[in-house]
Amino acid sequence: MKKHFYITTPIYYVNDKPHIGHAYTTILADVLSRYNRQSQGDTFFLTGLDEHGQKVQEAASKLGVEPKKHCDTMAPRFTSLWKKLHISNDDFIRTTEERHRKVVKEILQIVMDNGDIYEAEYEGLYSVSEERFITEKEADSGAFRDIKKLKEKNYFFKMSAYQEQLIKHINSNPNFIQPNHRKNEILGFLKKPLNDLCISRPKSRLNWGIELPFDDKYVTYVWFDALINYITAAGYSSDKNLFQSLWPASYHLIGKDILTTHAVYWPTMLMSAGIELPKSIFAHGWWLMGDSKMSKSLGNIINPMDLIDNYGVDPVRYYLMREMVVGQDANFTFDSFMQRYNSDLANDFGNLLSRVTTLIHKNYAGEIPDPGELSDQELSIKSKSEELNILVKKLIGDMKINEAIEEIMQFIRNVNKYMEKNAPWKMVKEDKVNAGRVLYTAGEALRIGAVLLSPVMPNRTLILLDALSSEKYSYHWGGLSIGAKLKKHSPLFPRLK
RNA sequence: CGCGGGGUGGAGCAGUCUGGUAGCUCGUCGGGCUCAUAACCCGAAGGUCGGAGGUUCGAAUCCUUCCCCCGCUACCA
Repeated sequence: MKKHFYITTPIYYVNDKPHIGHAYTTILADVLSRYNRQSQGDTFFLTGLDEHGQKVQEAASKLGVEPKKHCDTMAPRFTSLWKKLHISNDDFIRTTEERHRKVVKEILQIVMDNGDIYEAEYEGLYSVSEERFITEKEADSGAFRDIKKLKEKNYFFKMSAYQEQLIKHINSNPNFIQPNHRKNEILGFLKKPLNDLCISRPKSRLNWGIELPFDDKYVTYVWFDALINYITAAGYSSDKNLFQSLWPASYHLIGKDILTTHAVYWPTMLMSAGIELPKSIFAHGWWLMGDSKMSKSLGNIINPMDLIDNYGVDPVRYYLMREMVVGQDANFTFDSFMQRYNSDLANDFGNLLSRVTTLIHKNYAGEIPDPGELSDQELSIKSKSEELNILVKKLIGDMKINEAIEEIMQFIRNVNKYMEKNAPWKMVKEDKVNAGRVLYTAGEALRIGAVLLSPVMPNRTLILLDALSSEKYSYHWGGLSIGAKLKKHSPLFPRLK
């Protein structure tokens, strides 16, 4: 069976307020999914929600509602945002769903039967007011009162038993953890002896979770529960064919903050359960909000979500994809957003469409002219477009989304140069045939650029392709139909002031 | 010696893994064009790639060392 391109985002914590980080990861997964769907075919894109744990229980009890009900009211904040951002996920998983509960219990039982789970006393610092264990760092921060040492009987997963195997796997699969510096970080982490993982919580203090199959007085630790979503949705134990075509996942996209859970907890869990490991765990960086220290006092905090309402989804998607080098941190500022929008989208890209269509309307009755025989200039653009295809494919495969976008924009800028050089607005007065060739070529190059950009900006590129009455999916030369009537359009990306 | 990231023309940022005339966008200055969203095109100024040393025919890139900024150390995109 042919393997799918299977990509996941983390499942977001339902109690969180959706922010730019959630949006970024999900858009990145969406862009990769759309690109793969368009160029290779079978693709499966999963996102979802993590709905168990202490914070949900607390929030629900504060509101005096059942935790599940609380989740149900919180979930749409994410699902509606994904809709707004035109996220094309194939499945949406919530950890409270029965299909997931079932798989978590199965995995726990398998791991138990393998002898990788044992009972022991857990000892740690416990905050009475917060009703949870806290880390030493948290205790030192002074933010918690009523801290005491507490012992509690719990179940532990023998993570340490898989330490050597994990190190070996990382070393023999260079793409398992990306980018490279994250891999080094994990290898460094694994130099020290690994602790076993406490995977249970006594119901006496937390009951909002998945009950352990072998002890009904405990629920499962959220991370052990949450990570399993990646195989639940892939059809583990419910749909053998689906699972075979999807697993192992091509990419788990994550933020750098949850690297340890994904690169250590998750693979050791899979090893114990006898399931293949994902092909790649890719950690991206953070969006920093400009000069974050000053922002509150200056009152210059920008809610990126507002940008969507004010400027449209596609420009925001474009900005996020263009501005971040995947794997590194990036700065989010309103100024750089405006600059990107105006220079790339309005001046170079949108404006080129207007140039071409206006000339065709004025001189060819709005019908795409016949290019006739291509000269060297046009052949060069044509071959550049083919090279661009190959290059973009490689760059996206290497997760260099920003470079891929930049290459496409360079191509577009070259078309503007080509227009300038040939000046069809002048040429048309004496030589309508040659001017037609220039306009066809510019239009066709623009079309290919739009198709290549469509995973990033699915809506505006569609408007463009529709305005050109053209082939909407082909990356190859010749998608404009001679004689096709152009449709009216307003400026694709109106310039911002 | 806890671990990691960063320090590239005025601004923002690629390039460093796989050494070979320092690249992109914006800004500035001068010019062109007038089809287009005052957009587009051409040209110019501006960098000893944090400092020092080393390897090499050749280093932003590899090695050593020092300085500065920022995260992380197992709650959290």
